[in-house]
Order: sequence, then C-alpha cells, then structure tokens
Amino acid sequence: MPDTGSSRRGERTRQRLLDAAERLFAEKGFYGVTVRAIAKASDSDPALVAYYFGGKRELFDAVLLRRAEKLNKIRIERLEACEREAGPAGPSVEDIIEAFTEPLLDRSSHGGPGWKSYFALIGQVTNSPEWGAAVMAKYFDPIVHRFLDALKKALPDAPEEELYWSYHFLSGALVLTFAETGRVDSLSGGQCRSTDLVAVHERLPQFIAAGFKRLAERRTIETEDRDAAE
Amino acid sequence: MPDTGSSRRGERTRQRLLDAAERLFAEKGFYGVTVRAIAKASDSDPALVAYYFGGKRELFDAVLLRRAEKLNKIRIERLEACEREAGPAGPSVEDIIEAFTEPLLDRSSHGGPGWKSYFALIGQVTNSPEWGAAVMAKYFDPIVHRFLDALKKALPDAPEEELYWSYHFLSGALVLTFAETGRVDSLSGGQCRSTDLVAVHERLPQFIAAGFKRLAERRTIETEDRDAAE
DNA sequence: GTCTATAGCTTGATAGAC
DNA sequence: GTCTATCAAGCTATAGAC
Repeated sequence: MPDTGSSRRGERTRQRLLDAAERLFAEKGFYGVTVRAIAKASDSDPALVAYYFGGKRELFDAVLLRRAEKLNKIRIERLEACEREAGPAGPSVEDIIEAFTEPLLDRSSHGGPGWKSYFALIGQVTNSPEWGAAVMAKYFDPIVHRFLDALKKALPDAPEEELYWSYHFLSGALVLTFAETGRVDSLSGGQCRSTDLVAVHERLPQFIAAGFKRLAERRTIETEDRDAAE
Repeated sequence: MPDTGSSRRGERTRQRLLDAAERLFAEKGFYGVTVRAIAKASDSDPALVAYYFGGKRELFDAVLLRRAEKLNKIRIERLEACEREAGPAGPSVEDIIEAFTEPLLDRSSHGGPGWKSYFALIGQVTNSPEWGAAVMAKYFDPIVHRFLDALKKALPDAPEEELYWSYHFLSGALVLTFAETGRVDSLSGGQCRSTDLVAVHERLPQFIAAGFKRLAERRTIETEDRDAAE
C-alpha cells in the first residue's frame, strides 16, 4: 500500500511525478504523454506510477485534484470577502467576476510553473468532449454555483437561462486565456501577448460584465407579462 | 501516387477515411485515436491512410483543411454581404459578429455530423498549447483579419489592442460552444443545452458586442492626449 | 486501389530483486 | 520505496501480392 504522507522521501517522489505529469499533460493531453515520459521527466521510474497512483488514468485524476482542492478554498474566501466588503447594494457584476477570475489569473501569473501548467491543462480538458463536462463538474461545480448565486443577486431581473449562457461564454474566454497558445501574439503582430495575464485581468471582468448585463436585459415571456402588469 | 479526384471509387474511400478521422479526432484528439481505429470506422484499411495521405499526421492536416477551404469562402461572402446591406454608417458591431459566427453555428447545427465533428475538433485544437496558434493561424488568419478590419470601422476610437483582446474572448466563447461538452446542461439542471446552437446564436453576438463596446471605451495614453487636445 | 503480412518499436502494467 | 526486467498488446509505417 503506498504511503502518501508520512514518509518524507516517498512523498517527494510522488510530488515529482505529479509535477512532471502536470506539465506534460498540459502540453500534449492525456493520450499524448506516456508513463515512461513522465517517469523520465521526474527522474523517477515507470513502475512508481503504478505504485503511487494505480495507473496512468488515476495519475491524471490526481493531477487535476491536487490544486482544485486548494483553489476552491481560496475562491470561496475571495467571493465571501467580495460580498463582505460591498455596500448594502451588494457587489457589482464586475466585482463578482473579478472575484471569480482573479485567483486563477493571479496563480497562473505568479504561482510558479506548476500552476501555469495546471491551468493550461484545465483549458484543454474544458474543451474536450471526452472529459469536459465530467471533470469540470467534479472539481468546480460548488464554486460555480456560489458564483452564479452572487450574480443572481446583482442581476435580480435576469432570467436564469441568460446567466447560465453568460457563464458559458465567460468560461470559454477564461480557459482559452489559460492555454496561452500564442495565437493573440501573432494575430496582433506582437501588440498583445498570451502570457500577459495582467492585461487579461484588466479587461476580462469588464468585457464579461458588459455581456452579462446585456443578456440580463433579455426577457422571458413570463417576465414580460409580469412587468406589463406592474 | 494517390489519385485524389479522377477516380470515383478511390475518392469515395478517401472521403470515408476523412469522415472517420474527423469524428474520432474530434472525440479524443490526435493522440487518442489510432490509424487502425480510423480504418475500422471507415470500413477501410490502415495501409490506405499512408496511400492517400502519407501518414497519420498528414491525415490530421487534411481533415482540418477540407472544410476550412469551403468555410473561408462562405465567410468572406457573408461578411461582404453584411457590409453591402448596411447603411452608409456601416454595419453595427452586432451585425459584424453575427456575420462572423453565424456561418459556423449554422453549419454545426444543420450541416450534418461531419460539420459538427469538425467544429468540435476546432474547439479542441484552439485550446491546445501544441497546435493552437499554428493551426488557427494557418487556416483562419485571413478571415479573422478581415473581420477585425470591419470592427475597426465600426469602432474607430477603439485602441487596436482592445480589439485583439476582445477577439480573443470571442474566440474562447465560440470554440467552447463548438465542443458541446454538456457542461452547461448539467450546470443549469437542464435549462440550457449545449446542443442548442440556436440559443447561442441569439445570445453570443449580443454578449460579445457588449464586451467589444466596453473595451473600446478604454483609452491609451496617446488617445487621451489626442482627445484632450481637441 | 485495396489489402495481407509483417517489420520494428512503443505502449501500460507488473512480478520480483534489493 | 525504488528499480530492473519483461510481458502481451498495440502502435505506425511499408513492402509487395493481387
């Protein structure tokens, strides 16, 4: 039975495997990486993947889980702080979106290469028909629902459907940012850089908040009837 | 030398290989699919992949190219029609974005399973650090630059940088839509469906246009100076 | 054009030495 | 805990029959 915490040496090996797997999976996806490549990159051994995780697939899950746990804790605190600091009217849509995205952009920028790879991996998995729905639901459903609840308060007249579609667009914009493919660099002739997450942090909440507000103005038939009766 | 057009039978086989590869690559990515699986799914033979395309990688490129050619032609016509039909003030931001996205959403919805798979594949490739920048630049740079030129006319005071970042957010929202992962379905408890591209078509141009307009209001230092001097 | 056969590697997993 | 050795299976690519 693998020892996942008590032994110093074993735990360090386990973390090295996770680090190498994180980086390689982020670059080439689950099928694009071999257990041998992960072992080599971590100065370890293929057999230790089975020893610590059971197999390649379980290692992949462990990579996704490791930072999701820390991240969800941080993001809940960040959202609660945002609500606490807001006036009686509650936080603005911009504030809520910034509370949602800033912990991610901040860690991808300043958290070191592990966080950078982790978010790039999330960017790939999110857009994968094979893993997208299940993985994202497993690791991020609670925080997304809390975030949507905050937005329902900031946009009380918005039909729920519009909030879900708005979140979908936000999610797409955010995870493409994580991928840092360099596409915006070449498209803009170097005026913008994929790695410049400060630029994204300055723009994404504004861009997305404007979109949320726009869709919030759409009306369901029931909402129109109610407004007309007022 | 493979015969890519003159023979009826050979061309049909080639198309069957492309169809099967398109579907499988869209589901599991380049490395998640074997030449054998493609041959089996197309009732064909692994050796024919080499015969018609040279190898697995070249087949992948051929899949990407096949519909990109048709698509670029259609999209240029659509954008020109949009500009022609607009009044002297030119098309609105909403009109331009709809001209950009509608040909894609329409074919994914009503073009048959091949188009659906193709866009799902684009959704995966776009977010891949390995392929994203190069593939998208190769197949879509001309149409994206035309689209951005139209937006520069509609938003003449917007700093170019803001348009590039706005396009980046649009791209992310669009390609996550193509992936149709089912994430929005479970998140919304069934209120929204990933496959409902009509719902996206009704919302995406509004959402994104609001974002473009918001970022267009941002000012560079040079722009502020110029405005102050007026 | 199509397919069989196969070369030559690489894969994920594991048994067992230390 | 770590690593060597190895297995059975699967991989891409290709030579050559038809």
